[in-house]
Amino acid sequence: MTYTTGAAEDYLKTIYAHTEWQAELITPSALAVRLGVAPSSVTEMVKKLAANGLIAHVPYGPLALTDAGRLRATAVVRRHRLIETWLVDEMGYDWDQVHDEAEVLEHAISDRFLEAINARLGFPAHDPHGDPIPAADGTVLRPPALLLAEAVVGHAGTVLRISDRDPTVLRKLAADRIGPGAEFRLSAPLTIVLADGQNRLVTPAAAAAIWVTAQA
Amino acid sequence: MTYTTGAAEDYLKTIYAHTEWQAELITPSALAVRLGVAPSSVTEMVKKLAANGLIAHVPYGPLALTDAGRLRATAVVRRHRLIETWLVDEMGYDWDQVHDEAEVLEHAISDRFLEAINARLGFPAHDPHGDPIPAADGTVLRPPALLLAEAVVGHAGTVLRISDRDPTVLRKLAADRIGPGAEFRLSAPLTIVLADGQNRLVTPAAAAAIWVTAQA
DNA sequence: ATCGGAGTTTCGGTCCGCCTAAATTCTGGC
DNA sequence: GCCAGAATTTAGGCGGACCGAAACTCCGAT
Repeated sequence: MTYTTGAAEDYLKTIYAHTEWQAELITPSALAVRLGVAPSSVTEMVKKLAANGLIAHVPYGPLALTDAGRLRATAVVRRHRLIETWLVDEMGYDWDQVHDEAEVLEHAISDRFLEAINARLGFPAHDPHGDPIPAADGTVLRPPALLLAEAVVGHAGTVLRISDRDPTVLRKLAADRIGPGAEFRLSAPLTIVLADGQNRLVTPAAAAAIWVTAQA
Repeated sequence: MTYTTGAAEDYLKTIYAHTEWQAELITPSALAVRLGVAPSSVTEMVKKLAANGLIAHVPYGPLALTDAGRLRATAVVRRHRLIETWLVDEMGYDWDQVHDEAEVLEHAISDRFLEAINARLGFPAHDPHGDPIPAADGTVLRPPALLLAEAVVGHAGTVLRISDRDPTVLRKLAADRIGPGAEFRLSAPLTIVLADGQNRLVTPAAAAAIWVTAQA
C-alpha cells in the first residue's frame, strides 16, 4: 500500500519535474524518454502508481499526480535538491557534477541524515541551479518565470534558474558567470548584457535552459 | 562478469567480516543467519559468486573468498568504515547509530565521494569502533587481538575494537568511557581497572564484543 | 467520413533476489 | 559400518522492474 521503491519515486519525481516550470501534463511516451525506459515499462508502473492513488490516469491519456502523489514527489525532489546543495556547498562538487550523485543518494539517505544536512546548510530555499527546495509539507515557492529563449529583445530581469539537464551548458554558463541571481538585459537575440555591462552570447541550448523573471 | 550488485557486495562483506577476527571459514548456514536470508538464498548467491571467481566453494563445504573476492570485500568494508567514521566525526552521529545508515550508503556513494570524505577525515586508519579501515589496495592492518571474554585474570592491555553488532552494548560502553585505546587490567572475571584506577564491571555480552591487545 | 500512423497497451519473456518444501549429502554417535 | 539428524542443495514460485513484438486506440489529414 505504501509502495515507495526507488523506481516508483523516480517516476513520480519525473512527472512532477515536468510540470514544475511548464504547465502541461506529461504523456507516457515523454515520461519513457525522460526515464530512459521502454513505453511498456511506463504503462506498467503507471498502473501500479494509479492503483496506489498516486497518479490519475485514463487509458491512452496523459498523466497527472494526485495530491498524495504530489506530496510523495515533492518529498523526493526536496531530498534531491538538498543533496545537490550540500554537495556543492560542503563537499567540493561543481554544479554540473552533482546530478548523478544526488540521483542515487536521494533514495539512500535517512530522514535523520537529510535533516542533518538541511540544518547544516541553514535551511536553504534554493538549490545551486536556482530550483526551489520544497518544504517538508510539500509546499513549493515558485515565482513566475519564462525561458530566456522566449523572452523578447529588450526584456530585463534576473536569472531564476538553470535547468540541470545538460552539464555542458552548466559548465559554459559557470565560466561565463551566469547563474541564479544574475541581472541582465536581452539586447539582441541570444545576447545579454550583465549588470556590470559585460556582453554575453548564449547558445540556443543555454537559452532553452535559462529561466528568468517574467517582470522586468 | 563484473557482477557487483548491492546484494552480492553484502555477501562478500559478510564472509570477509566473519574471518577478520576469527580465523574460521564461514558455513552457508551461518552466512544465512548473519544476512537474515534463507539457506537456499545463500546457495544461489554462492553459485553466482563462485561462477564469477569471487569465492571458492566445494558443494556442501564452507566458503572462502578468492583473492579477487577479498579485494572486492575489503573495498566494501573500506566504504562502510569510512562512512561510519565520517558520520560520527562530522555528521553528529553516535557510534551506536551509524551502522544502518552506513549499510545503505556503502552501496550508494561514488568513488569520488568516498575519497572526498576520506580526505576530509585525514585518511583515518580506524573507524569509531576501532576496526581497521582497509587501504584502497585491499591491505588491512590488524594487530593480534583476543576477546576480553577469553583473557585470563591479570591480563593487561589496550582495547583495540568493539564489535558494532549490538548497539546496546555500544551505548553502555560509551557511558562507561570504554572505547578503542582505553588501557585496562582484568582484575577479576568481568571486572577491569582502567588507567585512572576506576573499576568497571562489564556484562558478558560486552566481554564478548571487546577485543584487546594480546600482549600486555 | 475514413484511414493510417503515432501513441499506448497487452502479452510473453528475462533477470534478480528472495522464499518454502522436498530432495540430497554429510557426519558423528552408536 | 550404519544411520538419523543436521546441513546443504534442488525445484518450483513470487514480486519487482525491465524488455520487444504485437495488438489496439485515437486523431488529424485528406
